[in-house]
Amino acid sequence: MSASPDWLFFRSALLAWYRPERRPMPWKAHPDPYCIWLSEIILQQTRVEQGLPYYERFVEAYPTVGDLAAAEDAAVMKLWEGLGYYSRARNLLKAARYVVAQYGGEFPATYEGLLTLPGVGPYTAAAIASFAFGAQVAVLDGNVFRILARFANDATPADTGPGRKHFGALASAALGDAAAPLYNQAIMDFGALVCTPRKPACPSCPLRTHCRGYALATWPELPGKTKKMARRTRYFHYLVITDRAGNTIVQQRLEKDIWQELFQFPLIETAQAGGQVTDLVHHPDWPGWLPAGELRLEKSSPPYQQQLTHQTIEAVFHTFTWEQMPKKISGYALIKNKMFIKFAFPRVITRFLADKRLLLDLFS
DNA sequence: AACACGGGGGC
DNA sequence: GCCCCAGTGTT
Repeated sequence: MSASPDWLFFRSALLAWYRPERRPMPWKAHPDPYCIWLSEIILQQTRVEQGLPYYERFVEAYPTVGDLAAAEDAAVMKLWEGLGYYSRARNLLKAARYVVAQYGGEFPATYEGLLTLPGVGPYTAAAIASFAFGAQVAVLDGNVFRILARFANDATPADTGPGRKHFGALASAALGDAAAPLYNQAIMDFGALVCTPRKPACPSCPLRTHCRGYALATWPELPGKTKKMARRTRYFHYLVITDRAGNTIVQQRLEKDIWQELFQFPLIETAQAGGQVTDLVHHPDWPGWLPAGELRLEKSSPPYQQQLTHQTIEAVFHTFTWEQMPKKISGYALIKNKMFIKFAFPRVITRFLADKRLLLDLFS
């Protein structure tokens, strides 16, 4: 049985490294719970460089939790467009309204209280509690799992219940009596800049002398994992139907599936790739109100692909003209070209629209 | 416990 | 291609 890792060395060296290397973040300047919370939700499973512009736009549009609580759902979804994991946006709004309704606009100041907010789990509650309220709790995220697993040469999978608990104990031991707000920032910056998932900067690492994963050369296999995910491919046929006046039919995705609350064109999902457009008419997904005989196919796009975590989406866009389009279609919206800016679409659709716009510009 | 949920970047 | 990222909610 080997002695436990030298956690005193760990936190001392980490904090010594952090002082000169710290990354400036807009929300580090003032420990405002609203800004901390907003930034933490945005950064869930998201790189800092990707999330930063969204953070800036949200703070600008909604400077306080009251402003956010009063916002329209669609406006928040639009501001979140392109960032992914859209349940975060829905829960963001829910939580803002909850904070206003239940707590008079003041965020709960404890880990347990924060945990009651939709979209706030163990990581985010610990982050807000320490950053905004100075609570002595250690955060547990992907960086922390990786760093601790390597430093202690511990292959326990972190993606299980017991694994989380195990690393929770290590994280508390590592934190010790260090100042939690500073320490938590330090360990996450360290994971982003030094102890990176691949090609970590071991030669210049200040923890190298006591790192068991480095000494035993086991670090490439750490942290341990159990998860394996199967991917499936889904084939989407989008019907881009436009009338002579330039109205296009769109609908909101409300079913329990990917991209909830985002907008799209009428969709037919097929089990296989390819197939003739004329076959789509006989597909069960074909909208009953849509008279195939009155549509004129202009063109079918090449397949647009989008990778999701567990799915590959292959989307073809079939552009139609429908001269006698009704003024209203129940369950759908008819929107003009310039109104597309108001609706949030999944990436695969905004990419198609960008290409389409380019073509229009070329020919106009 | 296992799975679903986006999108981008690194190699 | 595959992996991972300042994880959470549902089943």
